[in-house]
Amino acid sequence: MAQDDLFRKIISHCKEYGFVFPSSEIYDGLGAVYDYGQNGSELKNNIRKYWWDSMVLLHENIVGIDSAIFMHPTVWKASGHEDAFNDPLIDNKDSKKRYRADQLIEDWLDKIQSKIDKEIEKAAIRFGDSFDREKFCSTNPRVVEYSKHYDEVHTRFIGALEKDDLKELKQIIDDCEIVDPESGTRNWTDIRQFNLMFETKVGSVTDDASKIYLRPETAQGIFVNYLNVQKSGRMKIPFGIAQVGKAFRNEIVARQFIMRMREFEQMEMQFFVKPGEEMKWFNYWKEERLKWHYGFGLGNEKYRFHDHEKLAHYANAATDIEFKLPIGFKEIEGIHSRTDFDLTQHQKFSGKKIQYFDNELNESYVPYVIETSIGLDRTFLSVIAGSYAEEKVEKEGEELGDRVVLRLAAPLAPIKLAILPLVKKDGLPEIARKIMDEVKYSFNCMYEEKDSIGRRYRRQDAIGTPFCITVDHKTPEDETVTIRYRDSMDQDRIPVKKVTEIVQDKINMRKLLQNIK
RNA sequence: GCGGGAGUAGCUCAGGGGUAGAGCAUUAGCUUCCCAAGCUAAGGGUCGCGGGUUCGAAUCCCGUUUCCCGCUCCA
Repeated sequence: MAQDDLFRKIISHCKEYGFVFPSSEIYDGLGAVYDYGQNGSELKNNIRKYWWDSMVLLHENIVGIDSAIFMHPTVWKASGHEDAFNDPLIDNKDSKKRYRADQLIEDWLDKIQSKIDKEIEKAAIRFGDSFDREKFCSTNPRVVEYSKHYDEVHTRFIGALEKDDLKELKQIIDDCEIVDPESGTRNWTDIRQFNLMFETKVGSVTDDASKIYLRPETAQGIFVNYLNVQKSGRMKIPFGIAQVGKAFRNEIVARQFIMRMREFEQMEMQFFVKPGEEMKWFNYWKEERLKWHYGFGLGNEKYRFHDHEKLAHYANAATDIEFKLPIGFKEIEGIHSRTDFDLTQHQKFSGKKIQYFDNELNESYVPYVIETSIGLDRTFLSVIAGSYAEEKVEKEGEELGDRVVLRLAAPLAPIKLAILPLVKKDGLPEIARKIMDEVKYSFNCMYEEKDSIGRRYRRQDAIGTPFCITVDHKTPEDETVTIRYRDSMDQDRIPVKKVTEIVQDKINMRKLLQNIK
């Protein structure tokens, strides 16, 4: 089967079995926004818990917080998002390529500058020791012309950027006759401003001062609470702060199902370390996080690191953990060494001293930060895609048909146990109901009596239910039921009294957490 | 945002100017079977949305929206 088809099938499966629906679907949907259904929200909760427990439960020096989506506007000035997330973009109609308008102009300016440099270089060689650079620049007609042109454009460019004057930027591109390096044409669209942060207003009387953003990442909620947590929790470096929450980005192109959504959930942990020790911890968390992913049991060969060559303005090392989806390897998690960039910035913009007094060194410093930042929705997709299997059902060498099964780790399954009377008579439903009423206090169960037993098993396979118990004619005699395992389709006979205990043991999150170590 | 393709029942799709279709799924009943596809019946769609052409539009035209592919973007 073509891999694209497989991906499509997985998306259909998500909708058909109540995992993921397009947002506001009855109104034709809303681009790049999705809702989690009855099974999807359970699975998502379980993945979230696996992450949270692996961080907060298993590490004495990591604590969790839950910061607000709204933050003081200055946070985004300090973090650099207001600048970095605000790009003037322009398209070339012939090459269909998109560029940042400011970069096109900068490139053009660089080109002029290098022409000037070349003239100077040539003259320097020609005149040797007697070369008077200043005099040459002010008299050579070619250099004078270039310089004048450069200064003119540069001044206009700076002015346009300051005033966010998109029309002037476009005019500069026209005036300088800047061409697309790809197509070589000047067939440009107008410049449009893309702000990747969503804006809204606070308060009933709105003016410019009340404009705030929906956070584009959860990390800043941790940084601005660094002092609060460190002091109130008496945290000693190295220590971490974990958080799970929604973040929002007004993506220009949002595609590939829940891989890139405009509203998404991040699970982030910022780990504060002594300056100079960041690479040690960077490598530690790289390995630690990979092991966490392995814990899903989807196949270790489906994961790989992708080290960043081009680093962000704040980072001195960065890698992604990628997962092999049917559409190729895709980034699920980023591990970044963020240096002291964020805390230093907040120190500067807030005027508050954000430092740690180290008793061993007897001095204070701004801690360095290792960030592990994972997309919950992407992880969800990796789990669904990695668990999805279409297979032939055989019994004693005889082919009985096909089934679709989600091979989810038992602790993650939306429904842990299905309780099925073999037939709808002879008092079997009543017994099954009684078991249901007892077991439902311990974990998610589902009772079903409609259709043949085989068909009910298949329905449970499709949503990843790891266990089914069937009440049959032997049950009234000896208080036993059969338990049927999703993956092997094998069955055992167990006492009704032991159902809770047996299932409880297998669905404990501990089963996953212990895999990490 | 650009280019290409697509949108008909919960799912997969047929129908290309003249009464809205199939298979599977769903619901109810029968059957009582330990691995889907036995029987009977029922429900469900103003054919993505809006406008136009036409006596008549799911079908032709225009716009729009959503999804898919490619480009682009992704600190």
